[in-house]
Amino acid sequence: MAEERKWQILRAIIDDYIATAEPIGSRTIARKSGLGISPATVRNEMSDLEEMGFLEQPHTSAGRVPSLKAYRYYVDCLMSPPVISEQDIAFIDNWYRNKVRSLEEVFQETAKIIARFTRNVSLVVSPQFSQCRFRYLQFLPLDDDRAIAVVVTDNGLVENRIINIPGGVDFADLQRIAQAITNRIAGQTVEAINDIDWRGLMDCTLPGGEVIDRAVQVVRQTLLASRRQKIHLGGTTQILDQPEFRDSNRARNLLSVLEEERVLCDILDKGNEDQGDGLIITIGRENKFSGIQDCSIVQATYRLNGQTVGKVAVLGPTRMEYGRISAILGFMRRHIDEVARRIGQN
Amino acid sequence: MAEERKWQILRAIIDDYIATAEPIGSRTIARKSGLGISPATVRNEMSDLEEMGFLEQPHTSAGRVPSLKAYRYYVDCLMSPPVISEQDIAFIDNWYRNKVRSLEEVFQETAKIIARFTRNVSLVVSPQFSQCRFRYLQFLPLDDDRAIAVVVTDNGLVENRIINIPGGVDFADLQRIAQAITNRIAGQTVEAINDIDWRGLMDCTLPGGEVIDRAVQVVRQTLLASRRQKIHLGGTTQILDQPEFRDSNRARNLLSVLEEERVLCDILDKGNEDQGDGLIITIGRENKFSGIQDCSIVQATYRLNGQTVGKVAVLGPTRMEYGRISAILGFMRRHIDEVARRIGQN
DNA sequence: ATTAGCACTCTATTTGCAAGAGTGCTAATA
DNA sequence: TATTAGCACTCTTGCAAATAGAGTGCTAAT
Repeated sequence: MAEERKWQILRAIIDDYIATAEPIGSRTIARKSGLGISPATVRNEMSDLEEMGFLEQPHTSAGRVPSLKAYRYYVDCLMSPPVISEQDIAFIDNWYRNKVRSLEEVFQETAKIIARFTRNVSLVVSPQFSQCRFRYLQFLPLDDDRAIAVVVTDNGLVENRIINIPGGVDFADLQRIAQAITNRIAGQTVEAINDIDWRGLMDCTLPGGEVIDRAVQVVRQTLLASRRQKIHLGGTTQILDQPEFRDSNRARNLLSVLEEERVLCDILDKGNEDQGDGLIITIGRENKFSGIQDCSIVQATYRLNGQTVGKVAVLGPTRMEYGRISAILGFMRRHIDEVARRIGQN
Repeated sequence: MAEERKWQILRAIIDDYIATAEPIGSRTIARKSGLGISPATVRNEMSDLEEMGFLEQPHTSAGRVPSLKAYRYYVDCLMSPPVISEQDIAFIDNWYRNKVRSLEEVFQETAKIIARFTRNVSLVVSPQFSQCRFRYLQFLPLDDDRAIAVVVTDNGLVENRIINIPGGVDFADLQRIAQAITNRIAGQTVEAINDIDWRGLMDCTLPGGEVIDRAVQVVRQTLLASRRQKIHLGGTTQILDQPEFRDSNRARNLLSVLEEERVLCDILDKGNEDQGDGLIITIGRENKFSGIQDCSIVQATYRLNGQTVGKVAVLGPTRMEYGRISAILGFMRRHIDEVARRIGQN
């Protein structure tokens, strides 16, 4: 029982700190915990908790603040189980219903919703097609000296680029070039395509050498683009309202991290080694990336078409509402596939 | 002559204030102006300038600070003519040479360069094709129940979208639908297309009604997207280094303005009524949009293919290096077309 | 085991004071 | 007449001491 009470007090402290961002004193907890306990008793328990490494004192006469270890214990054992209210669900559903027109927009809007509900920075990583293969190349007419090269991959990604047609090549030639390229490399990945020798592609000699070069380049870029994941951010401005970012240095630090897409990818990948399912919570210095070591990250993976996966995540000060945020991300990860399907397009 | 000296002093004050962000006293000017004049004389002149509305005193015993009117006079008559050094030109040229692969990237990189050179926020508005017309629609095969709709506009914009093929429609039907739609509306703008009655499009009845709906929707969206201008931002983080944004409220204010693309468009459009050519400088409260009334904007228009136009702009505190910034934007506006051409694509 | 009481510690705020920077004015100067 | 030196005055900034407040730790009583 004595043990049990300690955790109740710890929870009360963390809950309060999450809400107020101020160090908590024994009086406050004695009042708010609802345990019918005097401040002196709370002080004793707090002293124990500090010795156990769960609490820290900014200075002797301030209240106490949860340590990393406390947050960890909190999310693992203490916090009330993540639930999301019917009301929130209804709001989210309604939000999507009118707004979404393309897959890109699903991600963008999801980022906005998460940011809005969590009051932190949200990150939505669009899925990464780890192996994508070339399906076909086709040219469409544009004008006398330009054509549109359209590349289609087997995961349904389509990209186009305008290319110049050199003199002496007519549209029929282009069609044959497209056919020849397609025949040669359909089903190949980027790596394979990089190694191919294009000489002797056509059975007859054409003056269209540079068209081939350019077309192959478009093909390659499409495949590369397809496997690159893109990160959609939300709430980057509102995060500055959080008291921990009053200090403009910290604010700038965070913002410059958010500006670097590659860094963000690394940060999120790091937490991924764990399970591929469920939520991963990384707290404070558990994260190895400088610049956000006083921040926590909650991330979850989602599926699209039951197969390819991306991530939704929230980044904010360690003092974040882990429960609420987990609930929202948990809902989103289950929901996002359905929303994507609803726009009749993958 | 007396007049002439006043302006020299005013210029010295503004130059110094732009460099230091601190109110300037008479001693400083007496030393730096190079006029061989005592502080007392400068004080008299400054007193005059204040009465004329060019200077302001934060408080009695501080130095003085340029007013909006002073900045206006400075950019109109006082500042040294904008020049950009050979060195800078070389740097910029070299920057582009390797980086740029697509038109989108030209804008993105341009924003980065401008931000880097001016140490302020840069804005690059991609061109707005005010009237764009539908050229043709084509379907490409994807799999049994999906196809790719490709729309081409007469300004060379290409967009694609995946659509579902309802049962009972085969690919040949799709081709005929595309042909019919193209015949019906080639050369039309969005407005015209919105008014068209699509019933009776096909001479025979097809079960592909929803395909037509969806295809028309894609056409419409393409035309709309083509005329929508997109804004590329640069330097949004580094601007926080400027002393005027130490105050985190101001910083947040600015950042939330920058987050709203539509607001930015409005802000830039406002200054556009003037000439279509050359540089437009909007100083402080000359700008009517709240949230950036202590900022100035320098903007210039550029041409692409000698016809469609977009904008490059710099946004920062009123205390900005108008001369340098004008020079850089002036160079960019002349340069951007050439860079775009260099990637062999419009 | 709990709690009331009290001395102690540390921060944050206020107050007063001196230094510094800059001005405005007046009288002397070229 | 324009310029300048000199000086009193004002206002900010920085610093130190004093004060109030919040919270703790310990002891003794319950």
